[in-house]
Amino acid sequence: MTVRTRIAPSPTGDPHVGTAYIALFNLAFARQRQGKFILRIEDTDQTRSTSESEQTILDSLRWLGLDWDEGPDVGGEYGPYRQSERRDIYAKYAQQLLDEGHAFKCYLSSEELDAIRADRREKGLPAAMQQDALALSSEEQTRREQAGAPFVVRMKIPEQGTCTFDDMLRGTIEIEWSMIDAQILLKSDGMPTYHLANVVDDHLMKISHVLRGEEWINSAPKHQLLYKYFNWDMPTLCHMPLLRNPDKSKLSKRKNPTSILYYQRMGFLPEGLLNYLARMGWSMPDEREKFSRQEMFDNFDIQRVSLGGPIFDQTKLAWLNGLWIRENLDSAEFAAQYQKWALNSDYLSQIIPLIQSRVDTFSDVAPLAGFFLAGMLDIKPADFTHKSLEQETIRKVLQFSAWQLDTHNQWDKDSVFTCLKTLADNMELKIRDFLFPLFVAISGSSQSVSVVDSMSILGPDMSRARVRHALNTLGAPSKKENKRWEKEYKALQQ
RNA sequence: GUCCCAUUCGUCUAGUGGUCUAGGACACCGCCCUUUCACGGCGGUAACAGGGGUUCGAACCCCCUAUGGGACGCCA
Repeated sequence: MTVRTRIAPSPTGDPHVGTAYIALFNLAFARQRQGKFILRIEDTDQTRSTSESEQTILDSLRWLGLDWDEGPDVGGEYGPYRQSERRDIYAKYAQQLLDEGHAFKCYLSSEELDAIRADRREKGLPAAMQQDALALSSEEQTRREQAGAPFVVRMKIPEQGTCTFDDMLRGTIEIEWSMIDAQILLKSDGMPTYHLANVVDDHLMKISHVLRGEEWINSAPKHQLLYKYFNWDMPTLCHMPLLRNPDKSKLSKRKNPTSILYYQRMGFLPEGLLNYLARMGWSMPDEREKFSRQEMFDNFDIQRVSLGGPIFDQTKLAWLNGLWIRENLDSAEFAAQYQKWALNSDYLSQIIPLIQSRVDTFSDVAPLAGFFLAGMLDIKPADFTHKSLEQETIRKVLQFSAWQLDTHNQWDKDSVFTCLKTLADNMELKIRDFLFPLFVAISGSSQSVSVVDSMSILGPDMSRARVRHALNTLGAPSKKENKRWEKEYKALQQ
């Protein structure tokens, strides 16, 4: 048997703990059944993936101790990753569906689609648009065809009846075909969407089991239908619960640090983080909390996955990681690991240029740069006292910056600065005053090395977490305040 | 809005019809250890979402309601 994980490179390049979570369960499942685990990176949308962010994801997974038998950078039976013929492969299968009448060319523009969607919404029709809803008059269809207008290839969906499929954990799931839309298979640029690529790849790679996140349940009918159209066997499906924020929504960087890089920077042991991830929705038969990767594999049983979406709890993660630090490291190993974490030359070489001009002795270094080696800072409301800025303004700067940074995807020094400068200008604050609260939030002091440099070194999740932490220290906005601020913030964006 | 999935202490979970006056872990509280703090040890507070069935018997099976989440893109 063969299982696979597909990974979407994020626009930010941040490897998400949710990705590692799914990968872990795929790997455990494969190991327990002496099967093969294949890792694939989803790259059909060229705009979002860069090889750099892919590499970061792969490195993070390896750091966590997740390995794979065949993967994107390995090649294997299906050939090397991202070979130029990939595009042709999908085009060929799409053409086959077209020839057999299972798919059709759709010439609708996105404006036309929006109009149809709006219209259906008004009439209270299901959001899913099928071939009939998308059809042009035959003259118009021919006209655009002859004009060589851009088109996409969409799959045809049965007009009535119910789709039934099985999930290893949830049993049989039924979804009305009328709820499924005529999914785009090939985009107008000729690249496949996930749905086509997924089915074709999995078939060619002889995937027998697919463990993926719960958010895919609603797409399963499309996939099943494609397998049927191609007359291929469908892999067994298993949908894992989604990791959640403390407020129970799907785990997201706005509310919780999600990047594996953050947990590295926080100084978690890979064994600790992996162990914690394994405890999300899964338990050992003897209920022990602490176990290694291998112990998990030896005892793995997919049926022990519980379906309620688990909340990612930083406190318990820290406790579990503490167990690993205290019980599995002797002094020498602790020293070696700590040195590797804090005093490695990669990290140090980023920091030294910032501090060298500011110190007289080495003993000045730790007080000045200690915040690079810390997690959440011990700050007090009094630290934010400023000669001219009011409390309210300071809190607002922090909140607005948090919002601004949430949507900011690039994290080099210059783009972070531009991002903040724009906000400062919009708020009609001098950048010098504007930056003050951020200095305290990020470095714990208003007299410190460049805050923008610091943020770019600490990374997006750590920076965001510290800004949020500072805001909480000062008092998070009340509901009413939040509403007013949101309005104000939106107005600034215009 | 429509559909899908879920629902045991605040949180992670054990539990698959009788052994459940529901067990463990984190967090919290108390005590012990200790020149402090932590670690460690011991103890405590705390949950089957609600309502109907089925059954001799239901946390467990079925239905309804509620709540939460997810999906509804030329993203994955």
